[in-house]
Amino acid sequence: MAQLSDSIEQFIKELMSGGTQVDLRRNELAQHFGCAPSQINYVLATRFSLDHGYIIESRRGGGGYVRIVRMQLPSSSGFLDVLLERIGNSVDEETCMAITSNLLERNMITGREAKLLQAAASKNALALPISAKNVLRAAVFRNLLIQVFKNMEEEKGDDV
Amino acid sequence: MAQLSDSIEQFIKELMSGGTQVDLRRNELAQHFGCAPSQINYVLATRFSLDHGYIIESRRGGGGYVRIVRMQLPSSSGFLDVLLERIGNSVDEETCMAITSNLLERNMITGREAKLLQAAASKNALALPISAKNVLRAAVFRNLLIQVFKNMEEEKGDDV
DNA sequence: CCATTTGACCATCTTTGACTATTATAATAC
DNA sequence: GTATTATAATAGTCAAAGATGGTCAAATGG
Repeated sequence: MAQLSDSIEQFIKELMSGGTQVDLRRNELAQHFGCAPSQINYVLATRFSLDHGYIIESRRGGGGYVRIVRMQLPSSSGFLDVLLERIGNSVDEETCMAITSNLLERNMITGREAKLLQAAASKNALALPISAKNVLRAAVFRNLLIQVFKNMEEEKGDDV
Repeated sequence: MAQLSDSIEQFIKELMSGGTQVDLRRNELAQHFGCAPSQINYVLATRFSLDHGYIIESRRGGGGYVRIVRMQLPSSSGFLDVLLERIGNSVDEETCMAITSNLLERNMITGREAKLLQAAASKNALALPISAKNVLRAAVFRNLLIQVFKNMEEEKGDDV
């Protein structure tokens, strides 16, 4: 028997075929496959992770949903991974600045956006009495980078 | 199914389009949407708060009404001051999101930039084993806001 | 042993309803 | 006619119920 997880993975990929994103109801999907809702999370975590090129967004409560966004970057596939790896869980300001100007040179972000990234990674933003500023900077900057790539993905599709 | 709250939000925004304020009858609106009157208050509280850039006035009794007024902006530098003060040295995610959508609605930032601000303020970015996340968020978000306004200043002068 | 599956418990967002507060208008008292 | 008192017409508040999705650890299966 094909693994349940595999079937669910297939099902989701079919739903996505043609588009770069799909919204679904976790509970409905689980019911469709007659499994526990958390099974869906398992599939998402193991087959639709960032490493696989997907980003998951969701919302709880009435009208809640799970949105799966594919980030297949044509010429820069894997670039995000490289950057994230470079950052790891600790990074200094200089490295963030370098990465940012690199993105700018590649026209992956605008000048205004570059300034925002720099602002987020600057010493200034983290002028707090806490240790491990680099760890903190990495957490924030990582999130921004992921968003940069997601933005590119969305622009490719259509504009909102 | 579009959330009731979302529909009501849309409806109100359409009513406002073009003007800077609109008056409505809470009960009539509720009846129009077939919901409890207090549902309207929920929508106002979650989508038309001060942080979102709106002010609500109302009056009870015969001839009562609810008036939604789009806040008038002070000079942009004054606006920045207001926002910075609002943030202080500690701010929650919800407030940052509201401020961001306010900036977006006023065309002070692009959709892509809004996503960056949200990414920087999100729970995700601060998923660290540290306390006082709100303090940290405030430090980062404040810096981004300052940059947003600086960017606007520069664009006004010349384009890059 | 490792990947998968499930279930109990948690978090978040929305919707409703009972109760409260305020204002205008009608009725009554003087 | 004016002051006072009901009554009706609104809106506000808050807590409970409903509707989703998330997490994590135990159970299961290959």
